[in-house]
Amino acid sequence: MFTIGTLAKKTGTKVQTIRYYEQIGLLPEPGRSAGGQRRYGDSELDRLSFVRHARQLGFSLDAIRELLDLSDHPEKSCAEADAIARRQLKQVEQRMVRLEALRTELQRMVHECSGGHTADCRVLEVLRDHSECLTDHDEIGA
Amino acid sequence: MFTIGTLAKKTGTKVQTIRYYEQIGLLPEPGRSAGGQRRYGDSELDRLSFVRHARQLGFSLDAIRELLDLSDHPEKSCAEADAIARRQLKQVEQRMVRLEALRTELQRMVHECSGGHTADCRVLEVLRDHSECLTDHDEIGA
DNA sequence: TTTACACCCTCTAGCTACTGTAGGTTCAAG
DNA sequence: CTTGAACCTACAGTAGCTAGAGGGTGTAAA
Repeated sequence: MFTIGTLAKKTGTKVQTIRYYEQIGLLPEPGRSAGGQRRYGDSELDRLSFVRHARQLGFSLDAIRELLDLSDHPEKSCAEADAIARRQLKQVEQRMVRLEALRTELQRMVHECSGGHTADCRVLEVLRDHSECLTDHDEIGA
Repeated sequence: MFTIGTLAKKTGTKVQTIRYYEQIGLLPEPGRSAGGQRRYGDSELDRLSFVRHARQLGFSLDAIRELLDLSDHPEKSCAEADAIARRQLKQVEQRMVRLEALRTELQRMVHECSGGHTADCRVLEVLRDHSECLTDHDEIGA
């Protein structure tokens, strides 16, 4: 049995984040000490590690909720978990394509900057004149 | 002179977003009709286009504020705008490196999925066992 | 002129995934 | 028994919008 601070350290999570996960129902309510402080065991540690790992892979909290649910029911089909992972992979690949295009345009801006006054700044010029933009940005915010 | 809806269409922005930009001081308060509706001209159109293009390149609203300020003062040095763009480029490159690693791990998860029951699901297994993780994810949320 | 209807207005709340703060309590060591 | 770190709840704030309620405006046709 350990405290929330210990669990935080073991998983590389902030204490508030753990309480937040509990609040939104991602982690179960743990036992408490006589004085009302949270006490955790290894099962909570495992569950939180799972959550953190999935977050690091970019899964949304909703996706993680689904994955946890699947993990709790070993008799269910694997197909759903697979679908979630594939969806995530697709998203990552799409983001990479977008970032690739952004990088190209930013490189162009930066490389062509003459270093004079802003009146002649290539960076600002490119931003001002959208027609020079080679890429299709349908979405915003990589 | 055109309405906010027209400006929205011309720039591919939502009406609410335009009002939001005005609220946070990114766009100046425009003139109004007798009845109190916003009326825009070409200068506002240019400014909003600039903002949108910069957003599409992933610049934060704060960075855009700086860029707009530089754009408004043609006598200032280009160096600052250049620095902002370089910072942005660096961020994009870092994100790409991270996404590359995530993609590899997700591909590994998905490719090794046998398609049986969740008890044997490779996806869940990988998430459960963090020690199999080859990459260093210091940050969360691509 | 009236009426219909799309569009506009302000204000407020909600979204994701946390993070930070205030003001107070508990725990373990010395 | 006292000290100080760590804990508690509750609420506010972050970025960058987005959605809704409840009402007013503008224009074109009947």
